[in-house]
Amino acid sequence: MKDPCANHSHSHRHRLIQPALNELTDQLRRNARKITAPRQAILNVLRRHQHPLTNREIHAALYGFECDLATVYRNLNTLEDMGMVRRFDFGDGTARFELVTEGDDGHHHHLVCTRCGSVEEVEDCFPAELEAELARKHGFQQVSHKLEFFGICPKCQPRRAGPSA
Amino acid sequence: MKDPCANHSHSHRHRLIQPALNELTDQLRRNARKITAPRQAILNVLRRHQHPLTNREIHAALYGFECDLATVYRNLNTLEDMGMVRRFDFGDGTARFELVTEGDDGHHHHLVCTRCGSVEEVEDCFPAELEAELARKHGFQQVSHKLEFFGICPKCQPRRAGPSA
DNA sequence: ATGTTAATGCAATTCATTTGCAATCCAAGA
DNA sequence: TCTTGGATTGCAAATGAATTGCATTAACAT
Repeated sequence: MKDPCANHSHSHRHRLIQPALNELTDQLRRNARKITAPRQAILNVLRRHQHPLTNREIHAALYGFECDLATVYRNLNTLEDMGMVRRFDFGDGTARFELVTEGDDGHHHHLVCTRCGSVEEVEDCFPAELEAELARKHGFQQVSHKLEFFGICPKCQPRRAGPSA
Repeated sequence: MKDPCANHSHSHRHRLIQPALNELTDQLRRNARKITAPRQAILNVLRRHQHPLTNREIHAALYGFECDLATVYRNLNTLEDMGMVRRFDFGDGTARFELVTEGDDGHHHHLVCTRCGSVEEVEDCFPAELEAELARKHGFQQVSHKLEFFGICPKCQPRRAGPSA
């Protein structure tokens, strides 16, 4: 994938609600975390873009506010630890994050276009029964999985010249 | 996961056959690739360890032969391009590779212990029908997926002190 | 108001992976 | 067998994501 975020034609059928900022800061407070300016700015970016973002993208999207890129990295790790954010791995060596909205554990997958990098959220998931059976068969506990799909999106498909990058 | 390769208690129920070295070199020849000493040494390592190995591990396992780590990296990329090797991503920032034996496209998944890093091969896979349906629904073509499972292996499970690292 | 402690900025570091380039080796043809 | 061009290698340097040490700053509980 060339630029995983050049194309932002995502389908957001799910989790359309932008959690209010104060709900988020409340969550921070409950975890004895300080409500700092970088933190709020980062959360605002995540609130607006409900779609996997890299640390660098989040940093670049901080509107009217600057903070160090290292601060973004540190915050996303913290937010992940707190369960406020979920980390995704599209296999290109760069982590991506999405805000976890309340009531939703954030577990879902993506369909990534290997040509233009556009990302769609996927409703399907590896069947829980199969996972349970697998855990039993291998004697593993607390089994989870990482699953992402890759393919060529409609726009990038050959056949009478569509956009392809 | 601390050391993804400390524990080598893998189950190799599948693909037990070690492809002969000359079969492999033939494959290279067919692709107009040169049969170099590093190449053969690398293939020998992969032949013996039918289980995901990092570039560094492969490099370290070169028996009675040394070549540059960069050469290992370059060769695994080449072998992947040729389809002789398959790349796996356990999400720890280090690629792993397995030899693709003939007749087998190498498509399978793993169950990785998040405590000791032991790896088991998994027979189950995301149902093809679901994938096809997903492709159709989203209008994507050539849809593939990456799927890995994580959990705590029997040895590392709490309950009356087992090994845990 | 103020002290404790988390959080930040900045620079340096780590680690996987890639790359430029000159030297070398393989394999095919003379 | 000798020659030779292009693939391959070694080595060192570069890249890029992510982390970290440390001194400074800012939150917030009391």
